[in-house]
Amino acid sequence: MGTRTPREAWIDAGLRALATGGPDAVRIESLARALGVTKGGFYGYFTDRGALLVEMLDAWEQRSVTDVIATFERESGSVLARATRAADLTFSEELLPVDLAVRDWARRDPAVAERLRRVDNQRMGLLRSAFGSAFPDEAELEARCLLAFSAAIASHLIAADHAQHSREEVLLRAAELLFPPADDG
Amino acid sequence: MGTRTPREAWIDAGLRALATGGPDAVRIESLARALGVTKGGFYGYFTDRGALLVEMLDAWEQRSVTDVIATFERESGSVLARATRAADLTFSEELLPVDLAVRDWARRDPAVAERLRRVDNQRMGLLRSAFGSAFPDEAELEARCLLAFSAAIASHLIAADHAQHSREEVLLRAAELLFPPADDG
Amino acid sequence: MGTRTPREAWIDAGLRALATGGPDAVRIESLARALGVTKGGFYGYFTDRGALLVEMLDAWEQRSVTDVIATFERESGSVLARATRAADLTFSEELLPVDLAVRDWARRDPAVAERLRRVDNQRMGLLRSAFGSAFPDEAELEARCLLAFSAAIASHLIAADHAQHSREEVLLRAAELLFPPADDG
Amino acid sequence: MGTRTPREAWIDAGLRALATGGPDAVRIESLARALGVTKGGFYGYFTDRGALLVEMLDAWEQRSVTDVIATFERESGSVLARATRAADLTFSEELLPVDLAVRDWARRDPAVAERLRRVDNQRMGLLRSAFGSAFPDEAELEARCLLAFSAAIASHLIAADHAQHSREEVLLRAAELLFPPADDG
DNA sequence: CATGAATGAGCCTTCATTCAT
DNA sequence: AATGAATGAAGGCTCATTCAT
Repeated sequence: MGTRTPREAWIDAGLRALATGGPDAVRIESLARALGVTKGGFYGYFTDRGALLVEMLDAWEQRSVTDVIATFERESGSVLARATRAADLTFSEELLPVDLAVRDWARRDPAVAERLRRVDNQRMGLLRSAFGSAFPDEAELEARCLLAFSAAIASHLIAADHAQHSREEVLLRAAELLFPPADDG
Repeated sequence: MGTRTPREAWIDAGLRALATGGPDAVRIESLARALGVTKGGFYGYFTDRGALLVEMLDAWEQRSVTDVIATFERESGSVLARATRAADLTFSEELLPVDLAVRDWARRDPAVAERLRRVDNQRMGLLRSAFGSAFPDEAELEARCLLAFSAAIASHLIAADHAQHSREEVLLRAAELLFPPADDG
Repeated sequence: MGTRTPREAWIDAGLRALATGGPDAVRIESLARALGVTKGGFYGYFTDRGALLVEMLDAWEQRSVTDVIATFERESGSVLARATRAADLTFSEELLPVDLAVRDWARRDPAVAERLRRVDNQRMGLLRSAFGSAFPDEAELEARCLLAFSAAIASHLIAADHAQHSREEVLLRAAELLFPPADDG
Repeated sequence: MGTRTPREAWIDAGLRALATGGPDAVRIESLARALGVTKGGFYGYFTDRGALLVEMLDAWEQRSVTDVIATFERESGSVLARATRAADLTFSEELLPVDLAVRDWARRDPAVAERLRRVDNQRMGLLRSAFGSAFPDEAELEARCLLAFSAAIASHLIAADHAQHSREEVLLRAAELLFPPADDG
């Protein structure tokens, strides 16, 4: 996984570097080293470092949207269950660090911001459809979805300790607050 | 504010560069240009680029914790009102972009992560004390505070649109969900 | 004309590049692009970039001397008329830029200079035979021929304006000075 | 001569490289080697390789026009004698190879062509004023000057032999044809 | 043969760092 | 202390060349 065509190998290596060190860490030379080839070969596949960055973002957007949506639609079960599986994919160990890196990158590159907007709109759409039935008040639904999305992201960016609880416990409790289990107390 | 001693001028310029472009953008040469001096002079104040980064983080931690806490304690009014003013300071136009940059940086540098932990713990402490009286259940309080903190940060990192509502409206509604105003006037 | 054998296609493409950008512009990669093939194929025909340059010069010398002389001898009419047609060929839109490029190249490569010497001697020979009958004084003939040859070349290298006259007019007048038309009709 | 400020040293080294190998031979690294410094230092003086080329052309234009004109006007003697000294300067061992290189360069770079036009116009002006009195017919004067200028340049680009005569002899004879000594037949 | 892929050398450029003044 | 100058390492890109298929 990760080395089908050499072209994709460069892209995957680039995404790994992006996840680890941000866009500045996407250096042709170090990717080449990681792939066990020489940097010159890169230019057989991409015209430019910039072209690689663009294709990395293309791949990221594809995986983050198209693939995730496809998962959502292919899966069976309740909307909630399917959205959960889509979220698991989105925040998988592989995609999550890229996601965080792209968010930071988007703060300084409008083209990246535009892609992120497309991706985030899809994700919010998924959230809305997952929980829509439970909250007829549109504004309330939107607020709960944004809070959920925020927690999903920021929990990887906030370093605070929670004394007697683990982060997972706190997040679980937060989920219950946002989307209380349907039935009875 | 911004240019007291030349030493602080370098640090401030460094924080501005960090806010705008991340740690890789903290380049001695461009800071010197921004300060209107030659880069050689830098080494009269710092042994090293690394030393500047450390001192930038020192300054950031100082401003983000000590100054904010001092504000909190100096101010008068309800705990909530004082915490709000502290939060306004924390997420001021000046400190916020540095905050976001540091969060991203912390993902790849353990020393930065450790500082962030100290800062975030202080902030969570402020949140807890602001809303503690309203939520006797400790776990619930923690969950609400984490959600609030997450929203404060992630709202700057999420690019989704909200159709008929503005982001501010959605955030306001979220705040009401998390910390409902006391039901009487 | 231009793409008989692939071998000649490379040579022709090389000469075009030489004419346009000098010897440094004769790059295997760009010739391959121009020919719509991959650069690897080049080495099926030539051992080396140097070998191509040599063969380009061979072709140029052939076309500039043998072909021109053949034209001169094949044509009918007065010596002058035949020499004029030979000159037209030499300074055709196709051969002229190569000629100028070779002259510059010859300044820094003795092997090229030697070829140029052979070519220029043939041309001066043609000039001498064209105008020899009109100027019995050998030294004077030589001077007139050199001036004519110089003008033919340098007029493409001199950028001066001529106020009320066009370059063509000035050259025509120069030709009359060098080789005055027989004084009768 | 050639090493006043380091800035001028780079320019002079660049002009030497241009004269010897054309614009492509103006390589920062080899100039640095020739100057006994490292290439990195170059960027303290010029923003760019392109900036060096521009300044080289500035210097060449200055030396070829301003300096030559100044010589012409400062000198005493007949117009012809002064023009001769200006020409000697123009075609000095130092300036001539640069002149030839610039001519070739001008064929492929419009900005260079424009500079050459300015320079050549000045030179033709000098020639006209040197010989103007002898040839009242303007068109004839122009033709003779162009022939003279052409010979001055092309004699360095034409490789033909002249059998019993040397190139210098032929050129001398050519000069007499173009500008016959005033006195007796 | 021709292609796809890769190599390695060379060049331009940036930048942290040093040092004499 | 601050400047001007230089260094050296690194990274982006081009290109001649090789080689397996």
